[in-house]
Amino acid sequence: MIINSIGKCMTPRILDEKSLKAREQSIIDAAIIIIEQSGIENLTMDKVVAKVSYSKGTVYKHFTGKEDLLLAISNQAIAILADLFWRAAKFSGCARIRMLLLNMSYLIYAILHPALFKTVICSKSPNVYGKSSPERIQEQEQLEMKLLGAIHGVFDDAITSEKLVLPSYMDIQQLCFANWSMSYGTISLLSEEVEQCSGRTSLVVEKEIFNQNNLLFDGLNWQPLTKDNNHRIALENALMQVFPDELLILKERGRILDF
Amino acid sequence: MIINSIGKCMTPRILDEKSLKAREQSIIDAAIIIIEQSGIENLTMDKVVAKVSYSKGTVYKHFTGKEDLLLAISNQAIAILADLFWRAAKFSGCARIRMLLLNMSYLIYAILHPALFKTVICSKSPNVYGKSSPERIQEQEQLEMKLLGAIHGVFDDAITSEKLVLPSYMDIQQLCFANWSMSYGTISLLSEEVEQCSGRTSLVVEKEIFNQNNLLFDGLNWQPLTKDNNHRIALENALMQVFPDELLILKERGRILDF
DNA sequence: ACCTGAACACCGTTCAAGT
DNA sequence: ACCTGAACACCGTTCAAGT
Repeated sequence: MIINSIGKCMTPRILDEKSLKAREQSIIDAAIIIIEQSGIENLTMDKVVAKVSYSKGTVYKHFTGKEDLLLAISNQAIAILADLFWRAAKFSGCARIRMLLLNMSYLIYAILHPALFKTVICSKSPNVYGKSSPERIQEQEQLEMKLLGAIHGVFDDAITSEKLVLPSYMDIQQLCFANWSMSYGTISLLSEEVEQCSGRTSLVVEKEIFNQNNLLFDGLNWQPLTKDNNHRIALENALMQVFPDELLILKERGRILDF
Repeated sequence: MIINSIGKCMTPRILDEKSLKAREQSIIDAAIIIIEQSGIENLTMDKVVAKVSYSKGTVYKHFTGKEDLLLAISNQAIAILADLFWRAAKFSGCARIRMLLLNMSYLIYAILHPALFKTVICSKSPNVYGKSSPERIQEQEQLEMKLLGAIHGVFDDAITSEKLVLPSYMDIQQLCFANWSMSYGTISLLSEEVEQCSGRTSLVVEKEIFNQNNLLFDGLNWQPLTKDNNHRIALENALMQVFPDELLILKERGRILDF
């Protein structure tokens, strides 16, 4: 601590890493609030600066630009999703139900954090990706590995427990990808319907995810098959055990998962 | 035609619809070239105006703004895709191969028109959608109906010919959507790998589409099943019959579909 | 009736001046 | 060593003046 001639306590000349992290987080938080309130298209650096107690120059010390800030938000979102995925993967049920649970947790995340979900989608565009710092991009890749790791683990268990036999023409990576792209496609295309119960179409996101999962897994001959097990009840139980708090928040918002 | 006092041929005071359409198209074409050359993130209205023989004011008579222009490009892209879809749907093979062909045509489109493909994805963001004219948005919805119509038709045929029995818990709309979201998810997530043969991962887009289609359709018990038919050869034949020109262009670019 | 481009507003980014 | 905000550049959009 440095005390100057008139006894005023000055801020330390070299900022410790912890307070730097805290400051960075406060900027990210401010940006998220702006996105929640007025959409990602209306996020401006001026608005962010107005919301935090630091100047423009300081904000630009943390982020190389607006896109870098978006990617930082995106990374935070992926970290939240990775937590949900791993909680689902560690559930004590059979592998097939765990995968169903994991995919449903993707929807839970999209409903609970619509602004974060949209930011991640948006950050996939070359626009954002191309203007971000290499560090932030590397961080994103690591976080995505963590996501895929959870999916990979469940497939491993399914194969080890002999409930699933790998098709001769596919490896585990391809299975992980098939599973991921199906959920991604469904939630992306129905993202406008995600938050409300009834949208402009008759499609209900959770129903489509549930059905498509069952179709794909039946196609893989992943035991137990839909005809041999009440996956609906098994999933309901798993959801209540693993994500009770999340379901409660959904309920308070009047959004009950109906698959 | 109006001739003024010094005999100079003046442009007619009231422009006919045809030349208006042509002018609009020339603006769209200029924008597409800019996107192809420097990416959608570097498209500016100034660059568009510089490329066409009209002024800013005239460009803004055709499009309410930059986003409206993007949606116009997006609509043109969907029209091209709809043409491919319908050609696939009308092929004279069994329904399951036709659907496989249709989904593969989505990939062909993404490879042939990467700029258009990215523009469509980009236009799905609220940013673009929110700032476009209602007419253009309505046009998009109609074009998407046309896309879904092709998919719907193939499912109808499959059911009529009794090769596919609708699962009790799903209707045709849900099947169409399942099929669509799977292709969409795969191509979107692998969009960086779409143009090149080998990307950073070991995933090959066409292989994943081929496998995922077979898994989903086997899950539906859609005849003939993968084990009873050489879908690979059937698809190869269908591709050569329906999309010979497109395959040739791909080949010239060194991009051979390998599923 | 139609077209033009100067002018304006807004926003991302930088950097000289300050503590 | 760190912070600040005025200043700059760029870009989307408008509209008064022109033909």
